[in-house]
Amino acid sequence: MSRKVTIKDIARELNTTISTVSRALNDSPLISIQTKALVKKKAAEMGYRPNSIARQLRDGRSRTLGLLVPRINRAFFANVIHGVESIAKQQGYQLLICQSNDSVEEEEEAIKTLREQKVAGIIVSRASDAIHDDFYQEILDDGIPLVMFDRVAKSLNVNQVINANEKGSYLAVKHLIQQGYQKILHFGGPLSINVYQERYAGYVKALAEAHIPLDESLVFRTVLTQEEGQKCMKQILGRALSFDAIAAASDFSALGAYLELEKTGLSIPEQVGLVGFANESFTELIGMSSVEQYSVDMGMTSAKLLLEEIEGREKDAPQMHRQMVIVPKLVVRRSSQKGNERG
Amino acid sequence: MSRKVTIKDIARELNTTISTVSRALNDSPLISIQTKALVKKKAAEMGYRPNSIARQLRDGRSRTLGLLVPRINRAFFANVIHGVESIAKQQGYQLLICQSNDSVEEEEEAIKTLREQKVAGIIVSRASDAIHDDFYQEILDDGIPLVMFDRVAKSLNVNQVINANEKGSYLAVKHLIQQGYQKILHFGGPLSINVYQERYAGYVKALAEAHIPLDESLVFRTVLTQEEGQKCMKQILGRALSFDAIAAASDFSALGAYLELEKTGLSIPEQVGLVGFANESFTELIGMSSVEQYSVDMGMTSAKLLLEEIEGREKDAPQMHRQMVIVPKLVVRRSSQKGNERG
DNA sequence: CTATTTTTTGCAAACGTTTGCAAAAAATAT
DNA sequence: ATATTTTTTGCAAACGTTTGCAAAAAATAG
Repeated sequence: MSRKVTIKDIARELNTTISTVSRALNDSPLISIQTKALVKKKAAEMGYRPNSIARQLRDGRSRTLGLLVPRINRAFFANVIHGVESIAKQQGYQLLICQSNDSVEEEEEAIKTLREQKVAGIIVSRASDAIHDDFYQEILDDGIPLVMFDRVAKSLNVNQVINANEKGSYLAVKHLIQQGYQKILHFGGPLSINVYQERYAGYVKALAEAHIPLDESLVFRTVLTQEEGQKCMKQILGRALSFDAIAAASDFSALGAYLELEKTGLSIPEQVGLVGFANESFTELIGMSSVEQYSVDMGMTSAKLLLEEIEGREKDAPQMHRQMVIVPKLVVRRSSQKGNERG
Repeated sequence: MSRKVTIKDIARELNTTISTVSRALNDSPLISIQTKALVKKKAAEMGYRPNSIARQLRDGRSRTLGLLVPRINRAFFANVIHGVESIAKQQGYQLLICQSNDSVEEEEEAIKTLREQKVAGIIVSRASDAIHDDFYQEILDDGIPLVMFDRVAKSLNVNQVINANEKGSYLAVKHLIQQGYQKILHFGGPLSINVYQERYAGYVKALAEAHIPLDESLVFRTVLTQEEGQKCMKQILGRALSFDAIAAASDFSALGAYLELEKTGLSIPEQVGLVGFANESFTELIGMSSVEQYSVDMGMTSAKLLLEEIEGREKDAPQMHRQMVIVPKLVVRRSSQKGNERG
C-alpha cells in the first residue's frame, strides 16, 4: 500500500529537509556525495516517483508537446505522429495527441485544451473544413511556439513544414503527358486548403507547359475519399465523358477510380492512366503510381522545428518564422506506364 | 503581450479575492449571480485560461489517460488509438501517447514517464519481446487503473480486452481445410506473446479436428513482417517443402508470402491457399482472406473499461478485473477459395 | 430596532516541487 | 587556539488552483 511517496516523506525518514532531498535527487553540486547516495538509496527503497505535475507548475515549462491532426488512423498522419514521437522522446518530451475529425469546431476545442494543459508548443495540421484562423493568431500573440504541417494557414506568419505540392502534382501530370495521355481528369479537394489548391496548380501548370488547353469540365473538386472517387468515376463513365487519364490529389480517390475502372472492364494503363498522391502503402501493391510525401520525415522535421523554437524562446533568441519545404518524389508504377516514354 | 493571466490577476482587477473568482468561474452555488457574471466577463476580457497543471496538482486527479503501443503507425494500433481517443474526448480526457518500438526497455521507460505524469490510468499493448512483468505488477499494487489490450500479460490479474485469437485462427484453418487444402503451413510469432500462442493453438485445433496430424516442420516462428514472410517463403520454395496453403498469424507475413509466390509463378488460390490475420486494409485490395479484429472497437472498449475503472476508484466501488473478448470474423476472399466448399 | 437566519465573501492551507538566501558545519589558513 | 574560507544544509517562498471554515453582508424574523 505504498501510496504516493513524496520528497517530504523521504526527508522525514532521513531526518533532513525537502530541499536537501530535492537537490540530492537532482544531483546538485551543493550536496555531498554521501548524502546523495543516502537519499537516492532511500528514495529507491521507498518507491519514490517524482511528480512532474508539481515540477511543471513550479517552473513553468511542461516538456509536453501538443499534436493535433485531422485523423489519427490515416496512414499519412499516423506516420507523421510516429516521426514526431521519435524526435520528441529523444529530447525528453511527451506527446499530447488530439484529433479534429476534420471539423473546425473540434479543432478549436482541441487547441483550447492543449493550451490549458500548458503544452510547451503545438504541432498542427488543419481540418479540411477550416476557414477561420483567429485562434491561431491568438496562439502566436501569446507567444506559444507553433508549427503547422501539410495543411497550413498560409495567411499566418508561422513556422511550417510543407510539401512542394505543386511540384509533386506537376511531375505527376507531366509524366502522364509524356506517356502519351491527353485528356487528363483532375480529382481534387477544396481550394480553401493550400494542399489542394497547390496540387491543382501543378496540374494546370503541366498542361500549360504542354500546350494542352485547360478544360474545367475535367476538374472535379472534393473527390478525396475512396467512396467519393468511386462514385465520381461511376458518374463520369455514365455520361461518357471522354478522357484517358486521371491525376488525383489523393491516393484514396485514385483507388476508388481504380476499382470502378476495373469493375467496368477498362484496362489500366492501356485505356486509362492513373496517378495518385501520397504513396500510401497500398499503392505499391496494386501498382499505382503516386507521389511520395515522406510523411515520417515531415513529422520529424516538424518536431525539430518546434523544439528549436521552444529552446529559442527559453534563451530568448531572435524570433524567426521558418518554412521547410519537402520535395516530393514521383513513384512510377504500372498504372501510368503506357510505354511511350523514350528511354 | 497578455502574458499568463491568472485568477489572481482577475481578483486584483475586480478588487476581490481569488476564492471568489475561482468559485465564480466554477459556477459554485455560493456565489451570487451578479458576481458570477462580473467575474466571467472580466475573465473573458482579460483572456484568462485555466491552468490545468495547477488544478491537477491541487486535486490529485489528472484527466489524462496514458496510452502505450508498440508502434503508432501500424494500421491496427492507429485504429485502436483512434477508438480510444473518441471515447476519451467524449468524457473529457486527454491522451498521452507513447510507443515502445517493440522493445521492453522502451516500454518500461514509457510506463515510468506515464506514471510521473500522474495519468489517471494506462492502456497498453505489450512489446513483442516482452518478458518481464514486474513493472506492471507495481502499477497494480500502487492502485493505478490499467487495461491491457491485444498483447496482454496473461499471468497478471488485470483488465484486458482481447481477441478470441484461437477462434479466429481456428476458423481460418478450418476454412482452408474445407476448401480442400491439406498441407498447411503456419507463419507464427513468438509463443511468449499470448496472441501468437493462441493463434498457433487455433491452428493446432483445426488440424486435430480434421484428423490431420500436426507436422511441426510446417510451423515457422517469428515470421511477422513482410520481409520475414517473403524471406521465409523463398527459403521454403528453395528446399521444395511440400505444402498447399499458408495460415499466417499476420497479414504482413502473408503479404510477403503472397508476393514471393506471385514472383515464383505459383498461382493463388489454385496451387496455394492463403489466409492472413488482422484484415489490414490492403488485404481487400489484393483479395486476401483474413481475420477481422475490429481494432477501432477494441480501442473504444479499452477506453470504456479504463474509464469505468477510474470512476469506480473515485467512489471506491468494489474492485474487479474485467476481461472483454472480441469475437473475430473470418473474411473470405479470393486467396483461399479453391472452390471445393459445398454451398 | 435588535436578534436570528441565510446568503455571500474572504482567509489561509494544501497539492509536490525547485531555488535564493541565510545559517551551520567542516575545512583551511593564520 | 581563532579567523577565515569553503562546503553543506535548512528555511521559506513561489507556481495557480480549490475548498473548509470563519467572517461579513444581506435578508428575514421577532
